[in-house]
Amino acid sequence: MTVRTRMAPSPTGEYHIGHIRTVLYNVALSKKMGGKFLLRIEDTDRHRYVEGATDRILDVIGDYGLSWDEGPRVGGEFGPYIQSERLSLYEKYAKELIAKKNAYYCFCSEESLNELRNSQQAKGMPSTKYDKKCLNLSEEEIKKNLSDGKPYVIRLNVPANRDVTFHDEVFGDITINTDSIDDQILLKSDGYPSYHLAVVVDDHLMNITHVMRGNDWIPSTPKHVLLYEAFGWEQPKYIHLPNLKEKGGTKKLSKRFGPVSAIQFLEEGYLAEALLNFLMFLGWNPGTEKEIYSLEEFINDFDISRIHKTDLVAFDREKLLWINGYYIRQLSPEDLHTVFLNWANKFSIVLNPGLIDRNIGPKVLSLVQERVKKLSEVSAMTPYFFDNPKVDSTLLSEFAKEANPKDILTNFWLFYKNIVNWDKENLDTLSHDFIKKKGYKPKEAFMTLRIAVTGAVATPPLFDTLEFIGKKTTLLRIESAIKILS
RNA sequence: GGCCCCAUCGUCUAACGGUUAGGACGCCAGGUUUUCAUCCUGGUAAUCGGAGUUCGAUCCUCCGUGGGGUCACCA
Repeated sequence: MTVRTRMAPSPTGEYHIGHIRTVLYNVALSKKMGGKFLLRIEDTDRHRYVEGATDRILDVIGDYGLSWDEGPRVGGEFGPYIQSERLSLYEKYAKELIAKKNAYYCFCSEESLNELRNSQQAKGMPSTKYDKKCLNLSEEEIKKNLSDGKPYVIRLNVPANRDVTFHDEVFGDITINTDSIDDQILLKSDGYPSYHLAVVVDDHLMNITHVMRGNDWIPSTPKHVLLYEAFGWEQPKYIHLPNLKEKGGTKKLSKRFGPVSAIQFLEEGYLAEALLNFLMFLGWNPGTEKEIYSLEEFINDFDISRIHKTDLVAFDREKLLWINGYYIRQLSPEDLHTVFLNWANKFSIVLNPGLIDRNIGPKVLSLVQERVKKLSEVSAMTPYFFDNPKVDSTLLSEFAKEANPKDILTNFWLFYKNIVNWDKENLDTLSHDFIKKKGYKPKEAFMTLRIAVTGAVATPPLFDTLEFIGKKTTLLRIESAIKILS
C-alpha cells in the first residue's frame, strides 16, 4: 500500500506557522514511506473566502522549501484538488447517505436553529444540539418542500448513545459517545459541503492513508468515523499532532510576541531551513541528541511513534533565533550573500548598494555573520562600512582615561598616514607596536579609534573594519573625530 | 457546563519499572578577545498533589488539582 498524506488549507487568510509544521510532518511521513504528499484546497466557506489566499498559501509552502506531489499547480490523477470544483461529487454522496437513511433533509431556518440553541442554553443543557425535528418529516412533506424550492441542508443522522472508538497513532484508542455529537450538517444550503463531508469524501477518493492534523480535530473525528461507516469505506489512520502555544503562556501564538503567519517569519529574515529545523522539533524528536536537521535527514529519521503525546507545544522564539543564527553562521559568505539578496528582493527591502555588490557584499556579510541572528539585522549593523558615521563626542572621550583622546587620534592619524601595506594583519601588528611605544593602554586606544571610525561601541574586529573601509576613509574619519573633540 | 485530551528543569524535551533523572535554548561563571559576537569549559534548575500495584515507580491504576481542545450552514 502506498502511503498518501495530505494537507488541506483553507483560503481564508494568511497561512500560519503551525500549518507549515503540519505540512512538514505530512511531507516527512509520505516521503519516508516512499509515498505521496498532496495538497487540497478546502474552499467551501464562501463567507470567509479571501481572494488570492490560495496563491499566497501555495507560494509560502514553496518558500519554506516544501513541495507536493499532487494538487493545485502540479495536477494529479485524483483531481480536481480544489473542493469548489468538486461540488457535484459531494451532493451525490450526500444523497447516497439520505437513501441509506444515514442522513436527512433539514428545512429549519437559521433563525429557528438559533432560537433552539438559545432555549437549550437557557435551560442549562450540557450541550446544545439539533433536535432532529426534520428527521420526522414525511416523504410528502419533504417532496413538497423540495419542489417549493425551500432552502435545505443535509444532516448526518447521528445514532443515539453509541460509543464510537477510533485509534489514533499518537493517543491510542479514543472513545466518544454519540450523545455528545450533533447531527452535523453535511451539505449546506448553498450547495457547498461542510468540512466533515468534504474531508471524508475527498480523503477516500484521493486514497489518503494517513490523516495527520492538529489535535483540535480529535472531537470531530467520530463524525468522520460515522461517515466512513455509513459509506462502507475503509478508515484512514489518524495521527493527531500537538498544537502550538506561546512560550511561557498557555494560549496560542499571538502577534503580541512576534510573527505568527508563515510569511512573516521569512520576511523578518529567518531562513527557511532554520525554520523547518525548528518546526521539526515541535512535536517530535529523534530520541538522540542530534538536533540540527536538514529536511532530508528529518524525512529519514521521522517516525510517527516518536510524535509527542501532549496537547500543547511551546513555540520558543528565543530558540528559533538561536537556530537561525546557527544556520546563518554555517553559510559561506557567498551563499549568505545570495540568500540575503534573495530575501531583500522578495520582500522589497531597500539595501545599501554596497551590500548588493557581488564583490563587497559578501565581504561585509562575512564580518557581521557571527553577530547576526536574522537577515533583517544586517543593515542596521553595517552602516559605517559605507557611510561616515555620526560620532558622539561624549562616547568618543569615554574610553580614554589616562591619555587624551584627541592625542590618541592625532597620533594614530600621523602613524597611519605613512602605512603603505593597508591590510588587517599588517595593521594589527603595527598598531600594537605603535600603542606600546606610545604607552597607550590597548583598550583606551583601540576603543577610541573604533568609535572615531565607526561611531559604534560594538563592531566587527577593528582591523578588519579598517581594512575594509580603506586608508583614505579611515584617515578622513579620524580627522572628523578630532574636530569633534576640539 | 458536557465530552475528549494532556501533565519531567523557566522553555523544548530524553527515559518506554531499576539512571548520580540525560541533552538543547535561556540564564550565571570562567577561558579566548581592544568592543560586540562567535567558540570552548563549567554551573544553576524538573518528575503537580494524594492514594494504591510492585522488591522497586517519572513510567502502571484511581482520585484530586492544573492546563488545553471541542461543542456553528468555520475549517
